[in-house]
Amino acid sequence: MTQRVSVVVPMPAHSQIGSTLTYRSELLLTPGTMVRVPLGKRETLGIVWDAAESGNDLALPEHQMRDVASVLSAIDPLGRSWRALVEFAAGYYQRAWGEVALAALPPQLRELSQQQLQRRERMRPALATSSSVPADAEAPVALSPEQVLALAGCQASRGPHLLFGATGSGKTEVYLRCVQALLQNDPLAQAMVMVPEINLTPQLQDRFRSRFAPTYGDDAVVSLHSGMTNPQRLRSWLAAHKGSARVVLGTRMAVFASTPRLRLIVVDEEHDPSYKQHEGARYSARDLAVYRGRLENATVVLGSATPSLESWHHSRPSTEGGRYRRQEMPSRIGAHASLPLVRRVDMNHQPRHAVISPPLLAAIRQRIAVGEQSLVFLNRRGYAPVLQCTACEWKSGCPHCSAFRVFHKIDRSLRCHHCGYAEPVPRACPECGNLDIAPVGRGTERLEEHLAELLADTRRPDGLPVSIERIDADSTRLAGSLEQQLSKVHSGAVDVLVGTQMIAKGHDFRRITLVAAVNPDAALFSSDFRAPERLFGLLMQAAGRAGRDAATSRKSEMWIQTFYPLHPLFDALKRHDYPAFANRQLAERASAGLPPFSYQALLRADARPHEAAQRFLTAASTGAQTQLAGLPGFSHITLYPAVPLGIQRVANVERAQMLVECPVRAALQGFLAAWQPVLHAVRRSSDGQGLLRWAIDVDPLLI
DNA sequence: AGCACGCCGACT
DNA sequence: GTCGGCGTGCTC
Repeated sequence: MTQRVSVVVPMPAHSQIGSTLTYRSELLLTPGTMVRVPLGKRETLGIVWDAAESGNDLALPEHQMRDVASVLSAIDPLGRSWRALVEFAAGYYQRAWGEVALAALPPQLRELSQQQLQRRERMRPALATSSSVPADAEAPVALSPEQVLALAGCQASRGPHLLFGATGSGKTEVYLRCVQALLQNDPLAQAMVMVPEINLTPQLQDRFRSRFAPTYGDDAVVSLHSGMTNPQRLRSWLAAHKGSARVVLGTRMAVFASTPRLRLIVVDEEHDPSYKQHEGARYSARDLAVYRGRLENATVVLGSATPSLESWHHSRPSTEGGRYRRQEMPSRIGAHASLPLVRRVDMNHQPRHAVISPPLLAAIRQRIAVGEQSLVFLNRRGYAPVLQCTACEWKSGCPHCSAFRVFHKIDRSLRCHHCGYAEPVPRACPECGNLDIAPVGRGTERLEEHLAELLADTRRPDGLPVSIERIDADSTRLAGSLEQQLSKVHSGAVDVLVGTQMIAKGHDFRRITLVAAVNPDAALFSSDFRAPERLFGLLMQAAGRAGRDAATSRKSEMWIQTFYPLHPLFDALKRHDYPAFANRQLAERASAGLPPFSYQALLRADARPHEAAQRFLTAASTGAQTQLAGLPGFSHITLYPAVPLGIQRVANVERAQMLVECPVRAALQGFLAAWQPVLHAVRRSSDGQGLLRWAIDVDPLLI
């Protein structure tokens, strides 16, 4: 008998089809089954969905339905909780089910025929590419008392737990023990471990492989991230889906992995903004991990030395309404592993225009003299952020973006960091012909040059001149160059390391005993209310880089050059007191009605004529107020005026956005769902003329 | 998103 | 006279 099946297909946000399409099938198909279905003139991969939940579409007249083309019977149906996760994510982030579902699958599944898949299935899952790790590489070490307590805490309940552990307190070992206990106690259980960035996965994978491969085999630990080739991703995905992979490591995309028996989810460095997806469905993998844990009865552990203020707030005592359990590990491990001394240099009392203040320079020289390394930290790459004509008003603007192009002295180019447009530096001012064009401000390139001048006559203990190395997105553009530079640092060949925030993440520099932030003040007064949070996290993390070696940590220092030495942020940093900083920030957020005390969404618009974006947003706002005023909870909604984006024009596309705020999450959700058809109507009206695209960003990080 | 249809400018 | 620009609309 011919059956009707509901199927989700890959179509973008609410292009009329929010949920499912109905097809005919000769076979009764279980929800979760992958199928190939005709869609317009093409054929696409779809997933059979629960008919009951997809509602209205079964009323479609029979003759308008088309037949399922084929069934991918080689792959087990996707589980019920996986589908529930997809539905939740699609609903919460205002996208179509099919868009989220199909984007969560490895790209190759969408391309391969069934025969190809069957062949792949039969293949013994070949060893993943990573270097083979000696089986006995990881000797289990004794846990510190704090680790024992934290581990027990994480195992006592499903959480979610916030593992609040200082840099170097041994959070990874706690994750490993959680996973180890799980794998031992339940022969089918799976664990998921997420890290923010691709470059952090190899070392994590080595650590987990060496711990678990001897017992559970090499296939037991798989990775999922966008740096893998499509066949590698498919192989890992299938191993997780079949349950043969016991540990799934990866970046934010891993949160959507199909795992039939997930019992533990770890989100390392949970505060990291990389967990937020910036295209398509703009989900937060950390928030989805928490949801998924509840859905599948899995323990959730969020770990950080500087948690997001949202997670910190959620982990307040349960008597005050906190929903997360806080597990604390304040101490660094090791005999002398004390925290570095934080020194603030008051730049008001230093020579004007000094980049490296005399006391900092003296301290760096002192380190060089005894053969120790320093790390100088500046969050701006290139030589100078802008070139300026000394005679007229000309500045090195980008012709396609409303931003300045950065001067890169190394190849004498002007490069736009937003659209990538690059040109050789003009010989003379393009406006007035003046030959004198001067760099304004400084980036890492210029800082490196400046330090080389300042340290020209300084000698290392071996009598050789000082060696300075710069590590930033420019110096590491070539594959393998980061590793090469890092090993150069580790070998001791480098005395002073100059770099952007990328060196603050995840690397241990055991010989570095001095870390200096040259110019961190901008974040103190940024219009982005999360800037102080990020700065504090970055500086804590950078400080944690110093002196992880027991022999040197006693004298390691973190220097802060600032015009605001008394700022509470630096005061808390000096005391390594994240709770003090967080509680103060939270009090400010509460009084300003900012997250986590309210919920936000952004309506973003890209357009070509400059006013089109603004016009669309304004029409969207009036549309909401005239048509949705009767919606329950509408009185809680605040619609702010549309504003141009920070960098208004990128690659000739004009951008604007509008903030929606609401203290009640459910009311915001209801509003956004109801707004959707209004937005479509505005798009089709004259107010939508010139609009290229629009998107809703729920819980945005950049405002 | 794809992939059509559809109506206006510079080329073999 | 066509090739092709991307605006608009649909996909069970």
